[in-house]
Amino acid sequence: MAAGGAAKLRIPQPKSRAGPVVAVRWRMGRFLSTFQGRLDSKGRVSLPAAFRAVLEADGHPGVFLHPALEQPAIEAGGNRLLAEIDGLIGRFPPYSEARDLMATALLGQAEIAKLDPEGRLTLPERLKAHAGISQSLVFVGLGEKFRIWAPEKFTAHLEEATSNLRAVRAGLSRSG
Amino acid sequence: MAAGGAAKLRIPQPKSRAGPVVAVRWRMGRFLSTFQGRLDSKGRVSLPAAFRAVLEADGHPGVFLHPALEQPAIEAGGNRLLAEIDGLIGRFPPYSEARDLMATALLGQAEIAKLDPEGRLTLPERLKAHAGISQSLVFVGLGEKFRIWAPEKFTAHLEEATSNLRAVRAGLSRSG
DNA sequence: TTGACGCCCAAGTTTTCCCATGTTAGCCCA
DNA sequence: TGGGCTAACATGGGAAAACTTGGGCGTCAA
Repeated sequence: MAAGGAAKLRIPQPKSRAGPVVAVRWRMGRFLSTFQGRLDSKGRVSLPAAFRAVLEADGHPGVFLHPALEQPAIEAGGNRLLAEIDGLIGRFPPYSEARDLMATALLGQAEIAKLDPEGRLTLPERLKAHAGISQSLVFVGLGEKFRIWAPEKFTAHLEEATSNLRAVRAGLSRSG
Repeated sequence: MAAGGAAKLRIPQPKSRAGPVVAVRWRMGRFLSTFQGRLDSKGRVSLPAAFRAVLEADGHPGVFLHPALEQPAIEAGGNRLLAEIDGLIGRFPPYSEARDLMATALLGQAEIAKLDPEGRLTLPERLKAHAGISQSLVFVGLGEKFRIWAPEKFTAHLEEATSNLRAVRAGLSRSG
């Protein structure tokens, strides 16, 4: 369900930096776990309280949303996600076509959804269409960001993710 | 039954003032031994005091939980377990598909259970289902983390593990 | 005028907190 | 060394707080 047939951009890898940064990150709130939600008659969904708390700590007004690059899902987050996107785009040479493509895909298609006083948000039609969401949906925490899926699509994706994890684990135990 | 309500598989806990001594000798607290527990009418279980102490030393607010990959059990722990998972995800570059898959499988399936003032926690339905837990359960220490099992499943698993271990040792004595 | 949007209110539930009580293990002392 | 005595634990419920949800209104703009 992931990499469609479309040609994939080769993403420049960041300089190796693993340890310390990671340790710091764990101190911050992360999006994790999955929650189900439903659009009400006005098209609103309440963002799970746990996610709301992470966003508030992050200090971003509203929720930053953009279509996931390779999945029929919406990616969402706050300042941390934005920073990561900036970093990703910044790794491509200025004025390169690849950079334009990335920026167009990630920023050009983005939206910012406001939360109402009860913590609900309304998903833009375009993004709902991209994710194939009609009434029910699931919020899936991925650490610095989260995704919004149509339940059926997520089920399939989760299977892929799980078998991928099994493969990685197997690889790890062989190599130590 | 009360304090000892968790009884059959019970193993003596550290004698009262032995706490600090234990910590010193083992350097870091580890989840050890097996305890039995029961969900009360509200679905709560009290985390064995010994495990609670390890979590507190670890400084994690609440208990990090996720389904065990290869077994019908719940894996649980604190910051140390989180760091391990973070390391696994951190091997992949941000915004790579591999990383998203890992995060989906590891973080998307995880939960954080808060402890109430009495040291009890409530297991999410999803995880109870994965482990086949209905009323009673066992906590099994594994050092840096612990597992939560349905008693019958654990018994079966233990038997299998034991015979596998015998096989391994037999192999060792033949070859070395 | 109609529709989209944001804010306010009013429930219905679920979670968390607080307190009381029954046990158990370790300690102190005759 | 046998009994209390006390500090910890484990539990059971009830009460309070936090979340979700479903609508009602007023405002702004096409």
